[in-house]
Amino acid sequence: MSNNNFKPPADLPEGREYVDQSNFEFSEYLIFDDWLDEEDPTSNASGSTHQNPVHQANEVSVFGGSESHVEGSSSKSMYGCILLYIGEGGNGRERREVKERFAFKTISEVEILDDGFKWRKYGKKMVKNSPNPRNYYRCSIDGCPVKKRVERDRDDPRYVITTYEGVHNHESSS
DNA sequence: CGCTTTTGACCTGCGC
DNA sequence: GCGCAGGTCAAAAGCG
Repeated sequence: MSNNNFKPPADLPEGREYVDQSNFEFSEYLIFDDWLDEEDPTSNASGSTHQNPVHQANEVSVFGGSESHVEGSSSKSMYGCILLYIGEGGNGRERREVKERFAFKTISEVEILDDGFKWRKYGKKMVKNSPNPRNYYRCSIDGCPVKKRVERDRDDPRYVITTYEGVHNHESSS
């Protein structure tokens, strides 16, 4: 199923649109500080432990679109999707090899969003700050290093938080 | 029959 | 050094 509007995040940079980050609220849940290990946390006022992760991300993109993902007869609309894009260094200069990682929140009843790739689940874990489990998936294409993790938003279970890591080394196959 | 899911165990990094 | 939390492995079961 590849005739939907939603592309894998790796394809995103062209269509993305910069938005005023102050328009969004993120729960601390979305703070993936390990992504930004080269950002200097000491340059911030100390005590700002709840720093908005959007400020840490290089860019923020928003999808408006709908997604033609259909399960049975009911189509799940996909909108209000907020994407954090963490790619190369924030100075427009490559600092070092950084794995591409994306996280986005999606209003969805289902956690398995068809993004055109085939995924194999390899783990499930209860996480400390959430009543919801986190699921770990790996791209099932042999040799493809891409992983993703999926979990429900602690504060608003209507949202699904999906994190991609890595870049597919093959075409989307479905 | 081959591939995926499930699930507990294991490994590792980090904070105290 | 220890314990906790997150991430991964792998054997067994399930499914098409």
